[in-house]
Amino acid sequence: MYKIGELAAACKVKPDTLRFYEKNGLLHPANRSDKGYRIYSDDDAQQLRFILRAKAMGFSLSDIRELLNIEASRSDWACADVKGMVEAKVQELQTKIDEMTRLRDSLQELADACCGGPESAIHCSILDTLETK
Amino acid sequence: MYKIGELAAACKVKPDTLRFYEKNGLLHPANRSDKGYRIYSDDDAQQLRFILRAKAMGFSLSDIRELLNIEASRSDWACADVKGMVEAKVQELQTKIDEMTRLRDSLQELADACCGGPESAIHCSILDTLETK
DNA sequence: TTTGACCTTTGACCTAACTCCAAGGTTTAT
DNA sequence: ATAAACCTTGGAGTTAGGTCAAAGGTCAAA
Repeated sequence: MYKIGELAAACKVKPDTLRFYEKNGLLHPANRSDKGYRIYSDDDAQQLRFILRAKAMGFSLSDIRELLNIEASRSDWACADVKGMVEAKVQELQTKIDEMTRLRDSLQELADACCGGPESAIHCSILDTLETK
Repeated sequence: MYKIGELAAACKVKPDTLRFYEKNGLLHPANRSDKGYRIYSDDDAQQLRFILRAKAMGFSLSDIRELLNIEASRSDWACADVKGMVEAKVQELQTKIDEMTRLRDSLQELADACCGGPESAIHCSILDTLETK
């Protein structure tokens, strides 16, 4: 059984983060002390680690809420449901990667066309391009 | 000379966006009508297009403020200054791309290891991994 | 002349995921 | 016994880039 500061320290997050997760339906302490302190169980600790691992994998907190629902009653779901979520996230990431790659390439092209010397920027091709493409 | 709605429509943004740019020091109308209406000049229109182009290239508004400063007195800057900004942005994008690529690969690995069938998720390898990696 | 489309300002709201503060109660160590 | 370190709640603030609403003034057409 842990108080909020103990669990937070053990998982390297702040107490406020745990309160935030609670308010957002991700992690409710098993109970409260008679004076109202949050008391977390080992299961809670495990659930927090689940949350942090999923976050590190790129899931949003609302994705994680969904994963926790599934996790809470695994037998109600098919493997395909879970795999679908993961693949959707892969696709989402891929879309962002593609977009940023396009931007990167455009900028690199811009940079490559620029002399980059100590000369005044009066004839800078980068500025010219942005001004009148 | 354009009123705010005219310039906004011409550039496919909302009047509020122009007011926002003004508040943030990116685009000040050349003057005001006697009743206080914003009046934009052709130069202003060109500057707005510069802003929108730079934005489309992935520059933040504060990057753009800097670019506009340079643009306003090109002779005070060297080509190297401008090229440096662009290359820093390329590097910034590259870092994000790398990070997202790592996430994508981890998730893909997770998905690949999952049967993805209609079976119950009781033994789902994805959930198992998130639970106890 | 009156209706509707435009303009003004101020200030609130949005997403995401926290983070911090204030004012107060509790626990622990010395 | 008392001070430090913890806990509680509610609510505000953060970043980025807008977006919207309210209350009012202006302008053009029918």
